[in-house]
Amino acid sequence: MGTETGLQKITPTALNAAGLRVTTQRALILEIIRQGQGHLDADEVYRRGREKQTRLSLSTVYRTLELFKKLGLVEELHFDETHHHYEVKPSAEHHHLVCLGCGKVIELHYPLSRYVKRNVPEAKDFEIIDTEVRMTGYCSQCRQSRK
Amino acid sequence: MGTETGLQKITPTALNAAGLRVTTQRALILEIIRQGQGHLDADEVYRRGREKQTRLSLSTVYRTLELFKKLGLVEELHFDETHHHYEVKPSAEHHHLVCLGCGKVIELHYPLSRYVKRNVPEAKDFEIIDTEVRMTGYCSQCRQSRK
DNA sequence: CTCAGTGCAAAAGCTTTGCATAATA
DNA sequence: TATTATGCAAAGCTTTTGCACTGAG
Repeated sequence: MGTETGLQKITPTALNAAGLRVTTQRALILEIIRQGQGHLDADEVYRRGREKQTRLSLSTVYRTLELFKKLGLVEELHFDETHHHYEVKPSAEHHHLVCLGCGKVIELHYPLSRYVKRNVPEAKDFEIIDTEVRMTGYCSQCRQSRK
Repeated sequence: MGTETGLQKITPTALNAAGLRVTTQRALILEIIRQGQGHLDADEVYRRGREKQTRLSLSTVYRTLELFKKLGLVEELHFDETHHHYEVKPSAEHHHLVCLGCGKVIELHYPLSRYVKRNVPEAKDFEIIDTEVRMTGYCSQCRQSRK
């Protein structure tokens, strides 16, 4: 139908390139995430999808998000999650480097929030209570064994 | 008993100060988190607790972690969580300021990983793949209404 | 002795999976 | 037409809650 022409436009060529099928649901989900400004969880994507004309199930939302993640089309953010890890509260601000190779966690002792507050314009009039930085990558050992 | 004397030692005065009861379970859980180097989830705390001589249930672990969080004794970390939020993958590195007052999320466009790599000794020989910074606090509007 | 804290079991999320059906290429 | 993708329903995990009992103060 004429009202549907927008869908093809937002269809990711990434899907075609990967030999995957471009379905109405996938196009819809990607569009919703784009419009969502980065702050939608799976259920919210599902609910917004249901408001459109399209047939959609929650499992498709989960499967599609998983797919998009693998394709590098979307990114996961961690805000107020359940399923946490805990540590005794440190006196000084510190952060973590997580090695994707061996799982090792390296602690950084560095007052990043102060630096951000000084240098990032958007943070200037924000009263920072807590800062959490998590960087993933490969430690020196794993970099070598990856050649 | 003589073998238990360690427990009182690690008992938080914060509990007494807050008028809360110091139980064997609370002391045990705090000790486990201390020894856990910050990378235990609730179930792991529970399993390690069960290995000791103490009576302990999973619900007590959850309730105690919640309590310790409120008291500021422990901190939650977010590593590989389920229950995510999603956004279309941004081309440039950016991060988030989350307002505790109104929930507003402010995006920061700033190449923090480069700065960290240059300035933080522990990060020097780490190959950083991804950086995620999340700062919580109060935006200028909410700061005012909090007086 | 009192009432906060606990254990147990059941309930309540959120996410994943199996299988038959529908739709893409 | 040959598979891939979907919907539905059921299962799996993690976390929360109700209630009677236990134990700290």
